[in-house]
Amino acid sequence: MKKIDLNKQLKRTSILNTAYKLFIEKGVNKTSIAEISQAAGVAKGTFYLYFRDKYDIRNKLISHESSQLFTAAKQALDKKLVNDGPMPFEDMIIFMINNIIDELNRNQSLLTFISKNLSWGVFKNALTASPSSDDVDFTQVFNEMIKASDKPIKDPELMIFLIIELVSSTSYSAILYKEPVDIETLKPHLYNSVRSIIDQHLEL
Amino acid sequence: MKKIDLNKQLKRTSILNTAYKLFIEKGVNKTSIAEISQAAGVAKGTFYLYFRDKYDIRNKLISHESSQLFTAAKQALDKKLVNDGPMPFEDMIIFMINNIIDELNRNQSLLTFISKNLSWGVFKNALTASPSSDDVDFTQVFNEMIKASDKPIKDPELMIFLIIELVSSTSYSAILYKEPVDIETLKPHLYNSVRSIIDQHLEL
Amino acid sequence: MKKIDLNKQLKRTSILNTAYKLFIEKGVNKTSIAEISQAAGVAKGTFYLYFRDKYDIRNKLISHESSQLFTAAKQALDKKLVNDGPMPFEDMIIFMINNIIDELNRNQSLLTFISKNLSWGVFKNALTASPSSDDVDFTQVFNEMIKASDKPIKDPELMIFLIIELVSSTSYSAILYKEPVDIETLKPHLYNSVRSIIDQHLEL
Amino acid sequence: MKKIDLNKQLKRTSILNTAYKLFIEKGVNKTSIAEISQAAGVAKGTFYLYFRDKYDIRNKLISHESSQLFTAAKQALDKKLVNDGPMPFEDMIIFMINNIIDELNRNQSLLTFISKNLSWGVFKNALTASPSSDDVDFTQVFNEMIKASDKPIKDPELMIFLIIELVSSTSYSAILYKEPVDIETLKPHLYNSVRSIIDQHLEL
DNA sequence: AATGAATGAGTATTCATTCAT
DNA sequence: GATGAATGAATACTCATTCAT
Repeated sequence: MKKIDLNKQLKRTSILNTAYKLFIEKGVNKTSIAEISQAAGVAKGTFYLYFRDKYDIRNKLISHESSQLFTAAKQALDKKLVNDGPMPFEDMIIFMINNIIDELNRNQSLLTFISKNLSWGVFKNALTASPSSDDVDFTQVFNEMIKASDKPIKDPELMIFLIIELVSSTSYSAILYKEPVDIETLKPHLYNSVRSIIDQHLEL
Repeated sequence: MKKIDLNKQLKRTSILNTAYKLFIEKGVNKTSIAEISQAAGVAKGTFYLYFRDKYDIRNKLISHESSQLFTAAKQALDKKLVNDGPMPFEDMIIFMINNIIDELNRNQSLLTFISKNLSWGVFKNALTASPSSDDVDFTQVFNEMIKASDKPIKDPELMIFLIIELVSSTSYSAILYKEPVDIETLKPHLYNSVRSIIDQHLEL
Repeated sequence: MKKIDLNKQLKRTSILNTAYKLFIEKGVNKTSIAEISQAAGVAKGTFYLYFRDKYDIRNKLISHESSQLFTAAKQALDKKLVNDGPMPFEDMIIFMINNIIDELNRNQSLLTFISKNLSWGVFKNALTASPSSDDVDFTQVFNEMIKASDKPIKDPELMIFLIIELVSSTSYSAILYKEPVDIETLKPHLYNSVRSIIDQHLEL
Repeated sequence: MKKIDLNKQLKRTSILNTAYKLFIEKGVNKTSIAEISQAAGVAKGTFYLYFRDKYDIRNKLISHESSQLFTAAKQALDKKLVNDGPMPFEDMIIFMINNIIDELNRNQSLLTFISKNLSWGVFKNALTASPSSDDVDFTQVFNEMIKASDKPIKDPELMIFLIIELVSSTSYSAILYKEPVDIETLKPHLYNSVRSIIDQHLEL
């Protein structure tokens, strides 16, 4: 890579990191582009050389952070599989969900940031809109897990959709507001519900 | 009621109706208090005599409209029960959900307005924050339905929470964006999931 | 007039005067609304209560100042008529033009400001768009002069149009840039041309 | 010409043509140097190797296009003279004016572009500022026409100045806004005025 | 109770120009 | 000669909220 391209890459990364920090600290709306630029040590105009506007960079960050969350969960799962041997498909899903929920519980600013945006729309975007990025292709990961499972699954995309919406929308409320109960109290009910959604999609 | 109180009530209602119309037409953010006041035929200062700010009136409207939605669904259910005789608890829940989804599908502006706000937080608000309002107390309605059911239910509030979050968040995406499938395609999967969530909460 | 209305009138006038001063000093483009507001001692938002934008206030000023110019010229003419007795129609027109040119020569900032805007478009606007203003109705003034003249005139509006465009556009160049000659050198040629344009429109 | 000079010439011409196209399409103010450069296929910095700024290239284009307009009118006149034999000086002037007006009426974007800039200042510029250009020297053309005329003319430059300002400023308004009348209605009045301006300058 | 004039904080975006490579 | 990344100045406009009448 030429020196100038390397410089551009560094500058882009610096802006991304700075923006993430500010978004987490003060929220997207309360963060101005002027602040991001200044904190990143570039001129305001430079921001626009790399990103279209504040929402462009926000979406890129959400995709990236969601991807990180899934990647970490998948890695934890893989590690467990190596240690403990194979486990049923449902358990793998629950394991990953639990891993993600715990991380979000630890890092509630991140949850507020991705908030309800961790939904199907952003998911689809994360898959289709960033072929150039280093982010993982979730669909592929799930498809592999499904294939690896001995039990065939009907309408896997729909199943994932139902699970993601249920989990993200209930845990958002439980983690941030403890409404109607705190996340630990919610977990058993939630996981039971997830299990039964999976059960429905098992080909008999 | 004194004449002056009646006048105040009329003014309040006029502001509420005007705001609802504008929120549906242009969205909450694009509607200014100046617009609401002018369209309602009162001075800007007058708005503040009745509501704290735009979000105060928005929340009151969401509670009210959600309540309307539930009331209509409950009435349709009661009518059906009169005609067709008693039905299982699960079927009653599904019937109401279906009724609400159909209405939101017809009135997508309303869905956009209530949007993801039709969540537990607003629900609780709708119950606690409007003792003076004419809106129905959902909790009571559900409790009555549960009592009327022959089968006892564990953690009914949690069960309702799971169902509402699952239904609202998936049908939002399916109705407005047909993502990942359109609402009619989603329905059978969704209703199956709802049924299995209910099943889990039946005391054996 | 109520005290509050009087206050509004004063505020409006204050903004107008301040804007005029700044436009003359630094030009319209180099003057920001923030500057006008600050110099006029009102908040930025207040500006927008009285004027739509910078071009709104600019147009109002151009109309007003043009009107002043014509009014002063007409008054000078009336005074001369009282002293020296009646004069031919052509001489009256030339007298007014000369009066206006001399004033613009004295006040070149004003000429730069109205510049080539003292054209038919602004004229029509000055007539139609400010019925509420105190500005004179030029058309009426000219029509009266034409009626007062013993000689009937064909297509008076067109004649005035030709004269105004010729005079304004040539004297702009002559006064500000002495191009192709200075204004005093231009005058005899210009007035001869004006006379011959009038001659063409005399009904024989 | 060396090959490298030819390349430079091509690049310059490409920038000029691109800028003209964009100026006509979107206006000078709405066209940025970045756009011109990109559309011309050169780097932004390269623009500055050939032109001082946007107004430099604008002026060069106005001079060039005005020159084209006059050249075409002169050629049409010459052709007519060959076919129909000699004609009076006034008729030649009117013929050229008519030719130019018709062209501007057909190509109103060009009129908007040249707009009121087709004035004495740019004229003088066109003569003095582009000795290197291929554009015609208008003064010379007019001087030749005047010489060719049998009637001697007083102050020819002043006469041309009066005529150009009168014609350009009235036809601008008539063509673009049909104010106060459309161009065809204006023509007879305008041409009569031009004739009488010429008459005044004939040596008796 | 009602009014509505006044306030002024808050921010995205463009673009001419430079200069290191 | 050519490039194009970086700069940073410059500015309109909205709108929630207050408070004197």
